[in-house]
Amino acid sequence: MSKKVSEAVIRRLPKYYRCLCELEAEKIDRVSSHKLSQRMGFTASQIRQDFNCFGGFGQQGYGYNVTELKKQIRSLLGLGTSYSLIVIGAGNIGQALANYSGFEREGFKVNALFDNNPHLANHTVSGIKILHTDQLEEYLQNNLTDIAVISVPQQAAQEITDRVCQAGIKFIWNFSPRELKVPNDVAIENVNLSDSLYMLSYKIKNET
Amino acid sequence: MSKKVSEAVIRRLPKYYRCLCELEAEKIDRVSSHKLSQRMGFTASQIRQDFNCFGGFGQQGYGYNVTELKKQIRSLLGLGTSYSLIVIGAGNIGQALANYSGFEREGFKVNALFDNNPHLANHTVSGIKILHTDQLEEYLQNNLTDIAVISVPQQAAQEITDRVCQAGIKFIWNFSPRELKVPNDVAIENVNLSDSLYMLSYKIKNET
DNA sequence: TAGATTGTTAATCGATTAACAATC
DNA sequence: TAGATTGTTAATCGATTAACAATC
Repeated sequence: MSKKVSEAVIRRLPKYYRCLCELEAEKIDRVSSHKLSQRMGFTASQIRQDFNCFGGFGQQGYGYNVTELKKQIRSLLGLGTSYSLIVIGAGNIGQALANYSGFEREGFKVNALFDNNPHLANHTVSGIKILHTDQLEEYLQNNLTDIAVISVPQQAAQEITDRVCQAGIKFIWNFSPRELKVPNDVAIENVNLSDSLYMLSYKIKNET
Repeated sequence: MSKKVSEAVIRRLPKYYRCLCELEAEKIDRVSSHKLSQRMGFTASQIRQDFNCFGGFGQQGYGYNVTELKKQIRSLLGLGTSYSLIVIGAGNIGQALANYSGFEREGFKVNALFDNNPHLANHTVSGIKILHTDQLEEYLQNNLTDIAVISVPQQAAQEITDRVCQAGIKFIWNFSPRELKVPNDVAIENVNLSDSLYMLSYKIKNET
């Protein structure tokens, strides 16, 4: 944790984690950087460099213990704790996120949905109640919340972001295609479906 | 198009495109790399380098014409054509994608949904009919399809991928957290929500 | 011990930034 | 023309890969 680890390395951590989960499921209990390399398509050298950003998890002549390494990476990623989320915008994506039980299994719990459509207010989606967006500040005052998910239409995205930041939210998972402006101490993770689709269309144009 | 353009550059194209759309909406008709730099947070130097991968779009002493540049990037991205999609897996994410009209506006049209839940078969989601997954091959034989969207549960993802590749699909938009194996001539664009969420949890752990 | 494989340093490669001549 | 800003070459920075001594 001392010297800053590059974004590129961190982006690979979830992939390592996933691969180690698979290895564990296959009852493989040790693995070398070379075997991981074959499986994941990174070079063995890169894999060893990556792990050594965080300290030596392996043993010379042996490799890595799958369960141990998985546990380490899991902890690096901050999994194993539980996080409380709210989802703002109960449209298709918002509801999909609220419905998705896979996240809850890893400790990410959606505690409330917000929407400014009065017809949705007081309905529930898989047991999570939908509140009117007007109640956002009041809710956040009374309920400790780690992550705000922004799944409102893009015109509303910045305003909602300002409001949650104002209310003290420090982490945002943004599904709107806008680049959001936030105070320095707020971290954003963007999921930009348009960008992703445009990349695909670039490939279609340039690989055919 | 001659010398290979790096992935990093291509990933920025959609951002340029979006920014130029905004500038156009604000009725700004010219822009310098320096002004773009302030707006987007890339260096002016990088912006000029990026554009020059594709040829000179600017004019010395003047800058770039917003409408012209937007048109160029739009065309680089392969937008303005229309693409036909199918979505396999009519769960939350699948339905969200089928419902989302924003993509259709840019030429991406979902023509069918597939699911292996017999209760969903023959229902429609915003006018798109849901077919049983058994009919996948038959459908693809009779309907020219550019992109297959994989939004099935992860255990089914590889099998479905094999089937669509077998049926001749060359482009896949993958929403399952698995790394999919595909033939060399098939391109995949991954949207990995778990990875994205894990990144956020990494930030929570390491920035607090 | 001998073989295997790490941790780590050094070399390479590629991407970003800086600088500036060309030119509108 | 003078000022502005590009296109492009050169310098820098960072990330990936290669190499190998340390050691299990």
